[in-house]
Amino acid sequence: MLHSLCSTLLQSGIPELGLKEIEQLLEKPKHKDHGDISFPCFALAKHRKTSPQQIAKELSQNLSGPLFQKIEAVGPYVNFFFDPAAVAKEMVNDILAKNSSFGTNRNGAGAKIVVDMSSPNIAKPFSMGHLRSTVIGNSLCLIGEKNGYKMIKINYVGDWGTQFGKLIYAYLQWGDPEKVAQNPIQELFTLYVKFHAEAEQNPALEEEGRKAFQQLESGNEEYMQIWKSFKEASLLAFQKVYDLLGISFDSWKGESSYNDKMEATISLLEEKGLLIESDGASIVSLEDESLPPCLIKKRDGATLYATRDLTAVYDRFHDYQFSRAFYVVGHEQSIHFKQVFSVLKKLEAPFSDSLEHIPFGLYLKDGQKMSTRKGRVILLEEVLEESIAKARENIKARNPDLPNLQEVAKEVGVGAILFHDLKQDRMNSIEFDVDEMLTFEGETGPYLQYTHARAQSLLRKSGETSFHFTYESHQKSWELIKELYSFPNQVEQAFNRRSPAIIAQYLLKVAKLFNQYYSQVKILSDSEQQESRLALVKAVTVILKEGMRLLGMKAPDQM
RNA sequence: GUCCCAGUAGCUCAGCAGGAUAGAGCGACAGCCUCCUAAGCUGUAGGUCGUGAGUUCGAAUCUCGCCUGGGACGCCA
Repeated sequence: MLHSLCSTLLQSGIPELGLKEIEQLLEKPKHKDHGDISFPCFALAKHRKTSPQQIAKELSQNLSGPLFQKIEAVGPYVNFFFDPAAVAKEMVNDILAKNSSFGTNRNGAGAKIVVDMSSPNIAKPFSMGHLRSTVIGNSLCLIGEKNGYKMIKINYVGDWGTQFGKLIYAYLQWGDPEKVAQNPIQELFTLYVKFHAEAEQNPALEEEGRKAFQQLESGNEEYMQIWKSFKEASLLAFQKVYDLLGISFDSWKGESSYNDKMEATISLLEEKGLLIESDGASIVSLEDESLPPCLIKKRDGATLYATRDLTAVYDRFHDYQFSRAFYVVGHEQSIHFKQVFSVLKKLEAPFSDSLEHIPFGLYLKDGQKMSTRKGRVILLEEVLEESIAKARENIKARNPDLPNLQEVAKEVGVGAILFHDLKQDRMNSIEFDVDEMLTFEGETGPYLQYTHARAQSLLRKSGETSFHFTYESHQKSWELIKELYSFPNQVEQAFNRRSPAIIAQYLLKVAKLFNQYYSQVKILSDSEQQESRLALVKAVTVILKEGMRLLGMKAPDQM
C-alpha cells in the first residue's frame, strides 16, 4: 500500500517509466531521517542525461499529498515521509480484521508440491543432522500453505540399502537378541559402529555386508524378519521425536516401498538406451553434463539409492500429479540430485523441470562432519529433553503458579531448538554447541515467545476483547506498525527464497521493536489512549503468533 | 586433482535481484525493577566486509584469480 501510494504520486513526473517500474525502483531507506520510502534517481539520470540530484529536486517540487508529512529531495534521492496519523489506522485495522489470515495469499493457486523431508535412517538414532531436514521442511510446508500451495510432506524413511546388510550381518555375528529387544535403537547403533570399526581392520566385512543386503533384497526369509523388527522398533522411537516437535507427515512411504518397482525403472532406462555396463555395474553416463555417472545397479545386481530415488519420483507423480517436488536434503548430496535430475531429463519425464533440491549446511562437531559410522553423533532426543528441563526450571523460578507448566516448558524448550536452527540461512554449517542452543536470551525462540506472552498478558489484564485503533504520535509505534504491515511481503519472500530464516529474522525485528515500545509507553493506564494502545498490542500478538506458527513454533499465552 | 558451499565486530550471525552514515545478539564495561512478566530495556567500547584485480556514476552485494575452512567426487545414503 505504501509503495503504490508513492509510485502513483511519482508517475506524473516520470512519463518515461510505467507504474510498475517506478514501484520496483522504490526502496526502504536504512536511516530513519531518510523517511519511510525513497526513490533513487540514478536510473533516470542516465536517460535524461541530467544529474540525479537535479532530477530529485525537480521531482520533489511538484509532489505533495494529504497522506504525506513531507516529500523532500536529499542528494540524488526523493524521500517520502508519510503522515502516520493518516495511514496507520488503516494498516493496523487491516491486521486486526484479518487476524491470523493476514499475510495469506493465493499465489500458489492450490498447486501441489511434494516435499521429501526428514527421512531418517531406521536402525540409527535420530541425530541432530536429521533435525535440519525435518524442521526446514516442515517450515517450508507451512510457508508454502500460507502462499496458497498444497504441500505434501513425505517422510522418505531410509529403510533399505547396503547398510541393512551390514547391520544384519553384525546382528547375527555379535548381537544379543535380548538386549536388542530391550533397547533396540541404542543396541543397533552400537552394532553399526562396531561393524565399521571391525571393517577397518578386516575389509572383507564390507563384502559380507554387501552379500547380506543382496540376500535381503532377493527375499531371504530370515533376513526379512530381522529387518522388519528393526524397522518397527525404529519407527516407534522416531514417533516420540516427531511428537515432541509437533510434526506429522502425509506419507511414510520409505525406500523399501519401491523394492518391487525398481525393475520397471531399470527397463525404462534400458528402453531409452541409457543404461550401459561399466566394470560390471550398470550406469547412466552423464558425461555430456560433466557429471560423474549415475550408478543404477551394483556389480552383484543390487540397487542403489539413485535407483530408488528415480523410482520414487515416478510413483509420487502418479500419486499426486505434483507441480513441483522439493528435496530437503543436506548439501553434501547436491551431486546426487544433479545426477538423478539429469537422468530424469534424459528419460523425458514430464516432471523433469519441476524438481528442486533444497540443500542445507550440516551440523559440525569440532569443525568436522558428524559421522554415524564412527559413532560421532548427537542424539536429538537428549538435546530436546535437556532444553525442556531448562525451560521448566526457568518457568518455575519466574512464574511458579503457571498451571500447565509441563506443556509450556515443552513448547519453550522445543521452540529454542527449532528457532536456533531456523534463524540462520539454511546453507550455513552449524557448529554444534549445546550452550548456545540452550540459550534463552537475546535472539532466540524463547525471546519471541516471551515477547508474545508479555503482550498477551496486557490483553488479559485489560479484559478487552474488541479493539479499535487510532494513531497516537510516537516514533516507536510508527516503526512497529510499518514492520507489522510488511508481514505479507515477508511471507512471499520466505517462500520465493525457500527460506524460513526470513520469517525468523523478521520476527526478531518485530519483537525488538515491540519491547522497545513497551519500555517507553505505559499501555495499561486510565488514559483515553489505552484502547488504541491495546489494539496495537493485539496486532503484535497476531503477527508474532502467526509468524512463529510458520516456523513450527508454539506461542504460549503465559510463560 | 575437479566441482559445490562459506569467509562481515573477540564469538554467533543479519545485510547480498548494486545505492545514502555496514547492523543485531552474545561476551566486556556502565546503567534501568515502589511501575503493565528484567527470558526485558538503555548507553559505551569494538569493522582494511578473507585478499588482489575488474565491471559501474556507485561494490559487503556482480565477474575473475588467489588464500583459508567445510563438503562432495562409480558400486554408502
